[in-house]
Amino acid sequence: MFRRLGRLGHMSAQPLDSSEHRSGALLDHLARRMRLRSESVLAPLGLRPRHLVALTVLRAGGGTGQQALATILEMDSTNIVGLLNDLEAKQLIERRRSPEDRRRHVVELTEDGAKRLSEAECALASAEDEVLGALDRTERETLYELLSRASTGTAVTCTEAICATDDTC
Amino acid sequence: MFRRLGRLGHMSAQPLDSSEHRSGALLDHLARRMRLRSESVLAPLGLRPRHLVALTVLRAGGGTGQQALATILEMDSTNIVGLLNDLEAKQLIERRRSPEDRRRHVVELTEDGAKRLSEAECALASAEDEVLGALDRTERETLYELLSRASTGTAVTCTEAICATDDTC
DNA sequence: GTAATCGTCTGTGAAACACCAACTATTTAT
DNA sequence: ATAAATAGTTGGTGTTTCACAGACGATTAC
Repeated sequence: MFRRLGRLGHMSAQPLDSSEHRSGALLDHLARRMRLRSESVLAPLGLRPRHLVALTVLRAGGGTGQQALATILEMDSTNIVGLLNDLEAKQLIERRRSPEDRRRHVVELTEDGAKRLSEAECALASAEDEVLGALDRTERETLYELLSRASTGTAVTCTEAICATDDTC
Repeated sequence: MFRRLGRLGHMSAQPLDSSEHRSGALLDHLARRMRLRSESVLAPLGLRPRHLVALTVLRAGGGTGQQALATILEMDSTNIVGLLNDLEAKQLIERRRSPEDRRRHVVELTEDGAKRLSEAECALASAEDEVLGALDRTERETLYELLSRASTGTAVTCTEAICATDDTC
């Protein structure tokens, strides 16, 4: 699964030169700022930030079992159940039994789910404007593209594919 | 590399057209993945992810009062106290009373604090490699630059300034 | 002097988890 | 066919991170 780690053989103490920029803390900081604003915006839609994460992941790479989803979201599978229960109760996702392995529940976005996700994303425009105010349009698109690629491992290239779907803004 | 997005002609009433890409959920997702890995790496250093966020913010824009810090981190000021207590107990920050307004505690990174932060960032290299594995070196630098600018509002442009400081890796 | 502000401390409660144990349905191995 | 492993579900426990409220001392502003 993770087959890169081949490079930079560390022959000295410093694998990297002086410019060691870690994005972790910044990621944390911005995610928090965004989440705080998202909560109030998402509440009327009956969603919480973590639901949105799940929906987003499902849109990007749907049709996975719950185990796989737990791996992607890095959450305990028992807690995934509750999360999906919420979403299924609202009919935003569907659990179908896999024909190949009937133990497995294949989780997928419903039409309603995709629509609600789009609505949520539109509603979050102002929140994003506040948090990413220092970045212009092109920079935000770049940011999205980088986050998107990082988030889905190495796959996707969904940039174009999605555009066709959520023009229902 | 990222300046394809030129095709989107119709400028309608909306400030934004159909390609509505929200980074919030991705930010959340990646921040979580990073935080999970950071915890184990940071533990031996006596730090937690949220300490690192505070230290990072303080390094970027030190010399602020706690109220201001609460605003930046968007946390309740009563909880800031505990956070700073932790860091002060480890002598990573200092609280000096402001000469102008002696009610105010000006918070600043100590030398130890800056060093510890650098150490932590170095230690987080492998965590970042895992989470941002899909991005190459240049892309990660771009990401850092974007996050950094967004995080500090509109100021800073610290990219070069910091390099000179934390080469003590 | 009185009022407002900054920081501190204490405590309460909610939410998001991780983790454990038990159970069902189903598949795979022997 | 029987046993073992796997996917999901349910219920429960405990921890951590918060937001929020109340009260206090120190300091400043009016």
